[in-house]
Amino acid sequence: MEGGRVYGGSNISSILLQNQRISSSSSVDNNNLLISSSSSSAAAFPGSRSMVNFSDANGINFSGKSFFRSFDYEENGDEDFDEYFRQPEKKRRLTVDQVEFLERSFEVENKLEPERKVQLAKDLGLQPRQVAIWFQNRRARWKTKSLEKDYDSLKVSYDTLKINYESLLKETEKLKTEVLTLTNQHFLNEKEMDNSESLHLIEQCHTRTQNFIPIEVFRERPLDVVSVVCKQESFNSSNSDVVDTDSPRYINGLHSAALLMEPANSSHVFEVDQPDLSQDEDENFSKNMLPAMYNFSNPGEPNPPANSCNYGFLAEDQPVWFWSH
DNA sequence: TCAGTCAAACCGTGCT
DNA sequence: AGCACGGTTTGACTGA
Repeated sequence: MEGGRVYGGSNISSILLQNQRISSSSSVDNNNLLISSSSSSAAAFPGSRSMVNFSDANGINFSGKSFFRSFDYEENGDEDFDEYFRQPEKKRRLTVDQVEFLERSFEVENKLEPERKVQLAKDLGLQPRQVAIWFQNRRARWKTKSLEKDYDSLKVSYDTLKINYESLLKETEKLKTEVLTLTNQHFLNEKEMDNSESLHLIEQCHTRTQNFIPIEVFRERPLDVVSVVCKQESFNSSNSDVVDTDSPRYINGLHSAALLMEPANSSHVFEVDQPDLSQDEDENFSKNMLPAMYNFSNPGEPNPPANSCNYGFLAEDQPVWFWSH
């Protein structure tokens, strides 16, 4: 029905019928028109300002209360009373008692069989269609509330899972850091054990450096030298295990000494800007591996012996030597 | 029967 | 107290 809808239709006849009942309700006998005398509902709505209440009247004047919520019989005379029922039908709410009764019935069974509908309508003094519509609306609104409940429940579950996930993420990071620290410690221990061997190798290197040319360009970025050294290692060996401490060229945690002694005509020495190794990879490598091996200023880490790391020619004051032609 | 919608009834709030 | 206003509830209807 469009705007300005008048609530009539099939219902208007019921209202008119009820009006007639009101008109003739000066007799107690008419109670049975609205509520079955055998029904418990008559007692269920004592004092209610409803259609049901109408039948609960003491038989004289509907207990002095209006039949409909918006109509006050005491404030309106008989003329207004008649005029009220001549007005186009307005929507009227069910009384609290009627709704309670319907709610209880709905809790028992939210579907409405025809017999039950008729019985309820009889008990409540409503049209069967009104009862059907009430159940229909009730089911729809129950579904809405149920969906809202489900949503809230799922949201709580989601939030809990999210918190757990973030907690696990932090734990993972913490464990990774721990692994890195332990690896560093492992390298330092290995380094101390190899000190004697590396001293011997360095002495050998010095005896071969008579034809070397000092190149100081790497003084600015000693880490790059380390990077070159390590890349050289992976290039020269199919075994790219950088931390292979069993390798004969592994010296003090460095693979460097022998590589740095490589002849200057080697095309591998100046591959700092090699395109096959991105800056990111370089950085990651430096972060993940090199600092662990060479960053001895790391707080909490013991400083290496003075005669250990310098053997790799990485100290700033030490030139890097290459083979010359 | 259900989803969507309308509109009356109701309720809370702020203003005069 | 009375009024206006906005938001919510709820009875009723329509079309699928």
